[in-house]
Amino acid sequence: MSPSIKDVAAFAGVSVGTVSNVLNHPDRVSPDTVDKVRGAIKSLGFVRNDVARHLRAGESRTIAMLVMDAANPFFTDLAKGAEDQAASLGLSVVMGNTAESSERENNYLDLFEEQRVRGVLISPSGDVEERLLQLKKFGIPSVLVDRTSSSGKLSSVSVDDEAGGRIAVQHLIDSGRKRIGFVGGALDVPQVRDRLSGAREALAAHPGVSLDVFETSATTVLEGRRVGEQIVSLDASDRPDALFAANDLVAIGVLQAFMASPHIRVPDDIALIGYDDIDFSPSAIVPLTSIRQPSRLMGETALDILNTEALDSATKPQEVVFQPELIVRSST
Amino acid sequence: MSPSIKDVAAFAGVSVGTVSNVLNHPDRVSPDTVDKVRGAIKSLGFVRNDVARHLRAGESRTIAMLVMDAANPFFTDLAKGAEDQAASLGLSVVMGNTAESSERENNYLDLFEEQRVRGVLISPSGDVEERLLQLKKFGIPSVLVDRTSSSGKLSSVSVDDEAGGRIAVQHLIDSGRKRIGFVGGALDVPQVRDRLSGAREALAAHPGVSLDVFETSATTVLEGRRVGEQIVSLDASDRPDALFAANDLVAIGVLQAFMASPHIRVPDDIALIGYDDIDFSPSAIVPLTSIRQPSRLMGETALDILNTEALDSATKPQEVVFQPELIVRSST
DNA sequence: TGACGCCATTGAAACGATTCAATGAGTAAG
DNA sequence: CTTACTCATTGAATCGTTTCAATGGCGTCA
Repeated sequence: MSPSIKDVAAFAGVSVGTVSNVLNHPDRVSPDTVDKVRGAIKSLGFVRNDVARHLRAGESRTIAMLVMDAANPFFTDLAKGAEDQAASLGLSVVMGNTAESSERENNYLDLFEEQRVRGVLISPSGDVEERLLQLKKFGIPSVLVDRTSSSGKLSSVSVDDEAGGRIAVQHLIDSGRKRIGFVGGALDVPQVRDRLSGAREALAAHPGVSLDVFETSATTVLEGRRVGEQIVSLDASDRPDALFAANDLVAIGVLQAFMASPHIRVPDDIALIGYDDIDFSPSAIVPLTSIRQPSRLMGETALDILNTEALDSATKPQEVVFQPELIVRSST
Repeated sequence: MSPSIKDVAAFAGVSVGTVSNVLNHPDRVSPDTVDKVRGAIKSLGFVRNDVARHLRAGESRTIAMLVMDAANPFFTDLAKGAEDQAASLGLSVVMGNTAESSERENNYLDLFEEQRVRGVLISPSGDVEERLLQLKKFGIPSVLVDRTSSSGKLSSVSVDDEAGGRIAVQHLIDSGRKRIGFVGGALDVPQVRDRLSGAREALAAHPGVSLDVFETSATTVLEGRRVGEQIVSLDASDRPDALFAANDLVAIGVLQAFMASPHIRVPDDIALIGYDDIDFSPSAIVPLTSIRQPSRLMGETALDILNTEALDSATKPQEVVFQPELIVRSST
């Protein structure tokens, strides 16, 4: 359909090898031949077929990125960091959304393996280390994002989620709260689990403070609202006086439920702290206290590490851990 | 590095043609050969090389999607609709973010043409119709999203932005506002332009009402906040009494600026209406009146049309226009 | 027993690029 | 005039699949 290098060669009256040289090593070709070939390329509207090039070269310029929730601004920020860095290296990024389903995650990994991508950036939903190690054996490196490698054999860029959970709950305790609720899930998602266990650590030193867990099926606005409504319907004496949400989306959902009820004021009746500090949090109906993660920087760093491993598969796994930061606003 | 169909053939003691047949037409191969080959595939960990397959087949299973702003939830919703539909057709979607730059847009189109993608879903930043028509000539169809084709030669899925602008401003006029401000930009972005011209239409029948334009360089929270601060710094008598923001991100930015100032109450002093009705709008500090677009449905529809054209390049361009819907909340 | 058809299997060609050893023209030196 | 050498250009091999005409083995039927 579209012209090939052969058509260009015929049109310019040279061999295919020469056309390829004009494309890749113009210095090896005489100036007037270069002109002739460039003219032919223009008149035919020839565009290099990257599929054939990639097949022959055996190396791809596409990075795959797999995230748990593409609607979560934290991940779009991460992706933006990775994309910018990729663009500056002449690479491109394709995104897949696993929606926290390990089935979709596996399907995407199958696809990326078939496509022989240069590498995979992944914020895993399920337990995929085994699979990723096997990919590495076949020449496709990967970097875990927002999570560490349990085997230590894979590179990772993450934030200390336990510290984040600890800081969040410590902040609630410091402001005098006694009955704390944790909202988030599913509880087997490592990020959620770590934030919760950090929360429990903070509790350890304060015997008078309790922690209830309100599990959600996913970390979304909708699930947050559902749990918020559930808390609204509790007897006032049974309600927590502070909530730590696994991320800002959940916190915003909770907030929506509370706003619809006249009985609960934030932070007076219930304080609320989120996680991620997304762009919308400062302008929420009650500006949201949150735990900030350096999302763009994480994306850039992850892409750099991945590219290093793609260039030299013998490099040792790196583990970069960023520290989270407490951002206090009106909700606490 | 990873085993090829040849290795599998050697391991199983059959020819490459047979292995390929096991992969693609198992019915043509005797049951015990199938077993033998499947066994070899398992033991070697063979994974089909999609690059070679694509080169030979000449057709790709990857759809490219190009959006103006990947951080805008309207576009992530659109993308989600398209991805879901793609997944059900066995296709995959790769995303590119043009950040409203026609240079990045062109770079991405170059890349996608080199990659011979199956088709392009695009919410254009610059003037790309010519380019897209040329792509079509070479066998890569495209569907415009959130914008109509000026030549009528390309399919599109859009919302009537002029109607949206008209409805928004009509609503402001109906609630008694006289000095309306439009916040958005750049003004040469078609969506922005159409919303503005719809706004002007609504004005036509109401001679007592004025419209000022506050141009932004992009439709982002940050730019909205910048203009919001500019309005805060105006003399009270020079301020508009209502604002129509080109989208919800801009509206939220404006809101952030107003919240930081004690003099301006929304909607008492200034009413505010946005566009897109993103997930965060109901829980903004002042729940935001907005114009809703059926984003997921648009994504699904666009992907369907694109796939139809990919299967038969002779199909006539379709133009689907959805109607926007006014969602009234406290900000007006 | 020989001819025929059926089916599973084979092996080579093709997709579109890159690479590299071989070719050939032109120049400089002896 | 011959030899040696440079430099541009050529054309075939290659990457990993799919496809398709050709092959070969086997059973059926006359």
